[in-house]
Amino acid sequence: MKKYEMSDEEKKFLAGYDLTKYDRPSVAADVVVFSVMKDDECEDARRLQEKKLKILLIRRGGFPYKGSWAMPGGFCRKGEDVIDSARRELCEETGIDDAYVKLVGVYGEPGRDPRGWVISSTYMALMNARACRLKAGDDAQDARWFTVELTDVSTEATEVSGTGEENVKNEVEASHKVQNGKKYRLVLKNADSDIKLTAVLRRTDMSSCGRSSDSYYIEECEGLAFDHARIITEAVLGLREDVRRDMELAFDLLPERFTLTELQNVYEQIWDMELTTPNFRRKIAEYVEETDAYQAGERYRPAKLFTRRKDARK
Amino acid sequence: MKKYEMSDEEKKFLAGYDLTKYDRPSVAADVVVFSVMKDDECEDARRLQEKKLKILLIRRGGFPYKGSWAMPGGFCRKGEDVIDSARRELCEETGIDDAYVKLVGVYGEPGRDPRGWVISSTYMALMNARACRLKAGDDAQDARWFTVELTDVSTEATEVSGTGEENVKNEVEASHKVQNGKKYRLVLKNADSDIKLTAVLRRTDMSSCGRSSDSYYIEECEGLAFDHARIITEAVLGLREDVRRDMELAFDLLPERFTLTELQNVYEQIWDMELTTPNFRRKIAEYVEETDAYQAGERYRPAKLFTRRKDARK
DNA sequence: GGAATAGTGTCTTTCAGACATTATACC
DNA sequence: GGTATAATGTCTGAAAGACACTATTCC
Repeated sequence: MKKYEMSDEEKKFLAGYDLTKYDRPSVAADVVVFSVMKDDECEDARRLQEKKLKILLIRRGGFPYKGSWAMPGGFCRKGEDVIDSARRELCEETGIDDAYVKLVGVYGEPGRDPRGWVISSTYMALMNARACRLKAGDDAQDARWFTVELTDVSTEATEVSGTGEENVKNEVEASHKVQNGKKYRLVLKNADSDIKLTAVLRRTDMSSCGRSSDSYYIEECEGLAFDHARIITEAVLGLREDVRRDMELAFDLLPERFTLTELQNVYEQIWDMELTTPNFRRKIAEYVEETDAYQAGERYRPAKLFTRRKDARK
Repeated sequence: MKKYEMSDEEKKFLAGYDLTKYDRPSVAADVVVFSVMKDDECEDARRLQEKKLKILLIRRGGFPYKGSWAMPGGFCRKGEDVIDSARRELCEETGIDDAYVKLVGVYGEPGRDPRGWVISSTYMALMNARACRLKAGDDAQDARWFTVELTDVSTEATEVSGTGEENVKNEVEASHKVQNGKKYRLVLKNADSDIKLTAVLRRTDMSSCGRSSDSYYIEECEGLAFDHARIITEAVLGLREDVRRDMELAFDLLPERFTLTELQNVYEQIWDMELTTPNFRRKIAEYVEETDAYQAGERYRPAKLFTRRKDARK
């Protein structure tokens, strides 16, 4: 940034100025790390294994939320922009320093961290799983990849109770739901260890304190630290939107060369829906270019490898 | 948020824990306030006056950047979420407490504030100009609306200089531009006072420190405080994108009832392009509903007033 | 009737979805 | 030839863009 030139009067003012006399928060940079990879353990010979969308979580070795799982992150250092703190934390955990990194949100709700006033600036990162080398797992460091399932359960029937009165209440709640809001179930699973983390999120009613972009509050939560269930939910929804706007983001989740089937699978994982192959290929054609190479080691017809097209016309 | 339950061991740990022994930044919440309104002074009788997209800026009465123009904002208070700080500042300046508010970005670049380590969490707000009541203008408080012009000048010819050597340099820069980036000119004007603020922004090269969402650095700047030229640029680009994704955002810039011509004008202002009326009306039909009322006080055929349709199917 | 704005009808092109079909590998 | 995957061709309907046209108001 261009240096700002000060008058002597201003220099004098600043010399006597002390920001630190006011209350200040601690600021953390946290990262929702996305990648796409196989569940390595079930390398069965039956069929081509689908790669799954996963996020990286770390088991907390100390208080607070000791034993719970949390996103990688840490406090910002003076002299470092916040996004660079996120990149530093990301690199420390994964060894990757050139991932795509983008802001997800700022989380500063009072009480979100029992240690005190901590504001989290949260980023999402997209990386190629093959390039990632997780930090060795010592005692304080248990980092694992979890599959992500985020499903809309807004319209699911409320559990029907015995009494008529409760039924009426459920109907009122149901109609409220239709008006006000989405409800999501988040399930994160690590296949190696059978660890399963779950949460239920509801979109906050926006009529009270002004409208704002979607934001969710935690109704139930199992095994996730702090408000990370909420943050992960918003990150996954944000990723879906971002990729819809810019298809090219998906390339950051894959190696340099890939088959079109692999690429299609990435979009299917992100959007949690099936795509029809011919339509997908027509759409993606402008973003990719052929190489001379073919995929090796598969059982049936080998697929051509593609790379990202640098000069994609937009 | 649900209360987290602690063990005695954890309570003991937290009692001895002091976040404040680490370096902490000051955190500010700033707001890019958008509205759509006429230039009141040129109420000429020739033709219907177009309303323009404007942002609200405040002339700084003290150091640093005394006399420059800045977004409304202020430091976050303990016990207050960051977006609520933004809403509070917004309400103090405009009297509006129910605007649409959304995060734009987090700005923490070292040196961005000469007073010290200050991280700005910046929001955009959309409001109906008619509901807005600006804080009375005392000495320290000069708040004005500025028209926004943000134009892409990436492909504009570099000024040709005399010597051949400089020409070569210009060509290299030009080819670099094609690869790497957009360049924007931001012009903010207040018609009452003939104040004109200008800046030139260039998208930062993303090949060095990893890819991330668009971010701009200030090449030239006249009259805008801190890094606000950059932030405003990113807010305007963000607004364009957001409205493209969700057409309904435009309603937050208008009163309860409006004509379709007014509504079309809002989109034309935001996107800085002309829309063809029949196509626009076909597209917008699902979001609006007729009222029985007609616009009063215009010179020719009166236009029907519409309201936002609450149950718009998405 | 003229001028200015409000509002509609329709043709064409483009693009997304559905789905049938062919191609190539290994067994 | 059987099977599983890779890759392509084509029909259809919806939506986007272009643009000519009608309607209503004041003068």
